[in-house]
Amino acid sequence: MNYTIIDVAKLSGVSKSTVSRVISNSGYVSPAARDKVLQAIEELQYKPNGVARAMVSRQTQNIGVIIYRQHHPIASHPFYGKILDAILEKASELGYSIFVMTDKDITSKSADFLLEKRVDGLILISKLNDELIQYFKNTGIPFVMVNGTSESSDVIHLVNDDLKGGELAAEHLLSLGATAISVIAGPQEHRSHKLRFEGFRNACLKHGVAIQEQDIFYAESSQFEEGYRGFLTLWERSHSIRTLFSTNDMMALGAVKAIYEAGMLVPGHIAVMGFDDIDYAAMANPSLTTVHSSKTKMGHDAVTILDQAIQGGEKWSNPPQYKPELKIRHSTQITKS
Amino acid sequence: MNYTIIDVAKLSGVSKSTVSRVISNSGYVSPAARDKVLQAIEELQYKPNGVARAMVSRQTQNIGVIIYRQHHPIASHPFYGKILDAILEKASELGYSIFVMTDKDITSKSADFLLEKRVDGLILISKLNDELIQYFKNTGIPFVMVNGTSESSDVIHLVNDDLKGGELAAEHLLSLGATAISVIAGPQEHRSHKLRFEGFRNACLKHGVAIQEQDIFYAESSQFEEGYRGFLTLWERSHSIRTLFSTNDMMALGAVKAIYEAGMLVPGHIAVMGFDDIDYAAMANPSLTTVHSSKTKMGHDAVTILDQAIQGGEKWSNPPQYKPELKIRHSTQITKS
DNA sequence: CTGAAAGCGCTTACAG
DNA sequence: CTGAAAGCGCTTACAG
Repeated sequence: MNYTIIDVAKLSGVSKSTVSRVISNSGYVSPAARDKVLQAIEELQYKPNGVARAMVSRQTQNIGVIIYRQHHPIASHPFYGKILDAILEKASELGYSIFVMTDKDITSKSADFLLEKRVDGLILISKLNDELIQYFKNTGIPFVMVNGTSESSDVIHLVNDDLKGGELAAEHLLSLGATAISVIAGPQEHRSHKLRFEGFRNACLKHGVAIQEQDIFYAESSQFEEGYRGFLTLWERSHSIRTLFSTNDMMALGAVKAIYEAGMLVPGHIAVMGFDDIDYAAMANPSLTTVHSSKTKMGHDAVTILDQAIQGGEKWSNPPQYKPELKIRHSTQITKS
Repeated sequence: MNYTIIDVAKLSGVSKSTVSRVISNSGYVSPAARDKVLQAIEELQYKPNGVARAMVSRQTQNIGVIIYRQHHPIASHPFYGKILDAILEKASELGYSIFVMTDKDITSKSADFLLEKRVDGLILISKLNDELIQYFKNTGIPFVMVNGTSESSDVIHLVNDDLKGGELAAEHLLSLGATAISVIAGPQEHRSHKLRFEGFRNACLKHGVAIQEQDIFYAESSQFEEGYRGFLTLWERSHSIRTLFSTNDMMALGAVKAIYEAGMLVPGHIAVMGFDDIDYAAMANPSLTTVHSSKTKMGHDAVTILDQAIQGGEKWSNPPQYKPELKIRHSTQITKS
C-alpha cells in the first residue's frame, strides 16, 4: 500500500540516491532525471516516510508544547488556548508539526514522553520550578518558556509586562475618582497575578490610595468560581465596595455574576475591572474593562524564536516584555451609569 | 549526550537484544539480566529513541487531530477546544501523543502533512466532503470523524443527536407560552445547525406554532458577531420579538448583547435560548438557557474507538448519538422577570 | 550529475 | 533465557 523510495527509483529508472535528492531538494540532479522521478512520485502517490527521515536526519520537524495547568479547561482556556492557537498557526507556517500535551503535574514525566518522540524543541507554558528547568537544560534540547517565571536568565522566556499592566489598571480606576478599591488577587505564586497586583497596589499608593488588607481577597485559583466566591467574601466583610479590580478577567466575570445576583448593577453600583482581555471580556454583559495582554504575539514569537534556536542560530537574547494596553469598556463607565 | 541501546548493552554486559527485550517488556529475560539492564538505564538516564522504535515497529503511538475551521479561535474554541481537551486527556491515558493541526481549508494537504509523520490514526473534527473521506479511506489509515456529517455509513463518526436537541429547545420555549418565535439559524450546510433548526421547527409545528420566514435570520457564520447582527436584523424587521432561539450559544450571547444595547432586558423583554452549553453559557449574565451537547464524552470516545481501530480490533459499529439535555437558566425565566 | 555503500537506533524472528 | 543477523526507509558522504 505504501510505496518507498525504492519503488519510486525502480519506476523512474534511477537510483534511490537520486530519488532522495529530488524529494529532499538537495544536491544536483539533472532536469531529465528530476522529471522522471517527479512523475513516478505522482503516479505512485508516494509520500516520504517522515519517521525514517527523522531517524537519519536527526530532525523531526516536530515541536512539543506542554501546558501545565491544575484545572480544566486547558486547550480551550481563553488565555492559554489562545496562545496555543497562535503556536499552531506559526508552526504550520514554518513547517513544524505540533505535539500538544497538557499536564496537571509539573514534573518531568510528560516531558520525557515527548523527548522520546524526539521533538526538535519544546515550548513550556506556565510556571515551572527551577529543578525542572535544570532538567530541561541538561537534556540539551532547545526550549522556550511562555508566560512563566524563571530565575535563570539564560532561559528564553516570553512574558507580558504585568507590573506595568497593573499600574495601568490602577490609573484607570483612580481616574474615575475611586478612593477605595477592593481587589480579587489571583494565586500569588504565579508570576503574572503577583506582578499585576504589585503594580496595581504601588500605583494606587503613589496616588495616595492604600489598598486595605480587608479589601483584598486572595484567590486560591484563578477561575470564574473563585471570582464569584471572592466578591461574596468581600461583600460580607464590607458593604461599601464601589470599585473592584481582579487580576484576571475570569475572576472579574465571576464577580460580576455575583454582583448581579446580589441585586446590584455593574457599573451602576460597582465598577469592575479585569485583566487579560480574553475574548469574553468584550462579549460579556456589561462588556468588561480590562488590560490587554499579548497572547497571539506570544505564541507566534515562541515558535519563531524556538525555530532560531533549533537552527542552531546565534545567541538569542530574551525579547522585551510585551506592553500591556488598557481596554476601557462598559463595566467601568460609571458616569454613563 | 544521548545514549543508545548499545551503550546500555555494554554497560550492563548483555547484548542489545536483551536490552531491547527489557525496555519493550516482551520476551523472556532473566531477573538477573533485567536488573543489570535496568540499573544501566538508570545510570545512563537512557531514553529509548521513539523515532527508531516507530520505524521498525511501524507504530508511532501518535494520533493526529485535524480541526477544520474557517474562523479563529480554533484550539481555544469553547466547543471544539473542549473536545480537544478531552482527546488530550484520554490520549495520554492510553499512551498516545497527539499531533494537533488546524486548517481553514478542508483539503488533503494538512492531512498529508500528518500522514508523512506516520500517525497511527486520525481524528477529524468538523465537516468534510465525501471526496476527502474517500481520500482518507484510500490511505488505509484508521480515522474517526467527530461532529461531522458523513453519507458513508462505514465511517466512524461521533455526533450529538441535534435533531432531538432542537425538539427539546422548542418544547421548553413553547412551555413558556410562546406563540411566535424568532430564530437565528447557523450555517445550514453544517449538520448540527441544520438538524437543530429542523428539530426545532418541526416540534414547533407539531404544537401549532409555525416559524415565519421573516422571523428567521440565516447566519453566515456561527460566531458571536453574527448573533449580534442577527438580532439587529430581526429587530429591524419586526419589533414584536419576545422569544429568540439561536442554534448555538455563541450567537445567542451575541444576540443578548445586542438586546441589552438596544435598551431591553433578557429575559424581561425577550427570552433567549442557545444550544451547546459552552462554559460561558452558565457564566453569562444573565445565564443562558441552552441544550447541553456532549463534548468531553465525544473527545474521550473518539480516542477510545480510534485506539480499538488501530489495534486492528473487531468491526466497530457506529456508536449511538449522544443524548442532548436541556439546561434551563435565567435567560428564559420569564415568570421571575 | 549519479550510484553503491554505510548507517541512523531500534525490533523481530531465528538459532542456540 | 540470550545473542547474531537482518532489516525498517531514508540520508549522507564518497567515488566515479
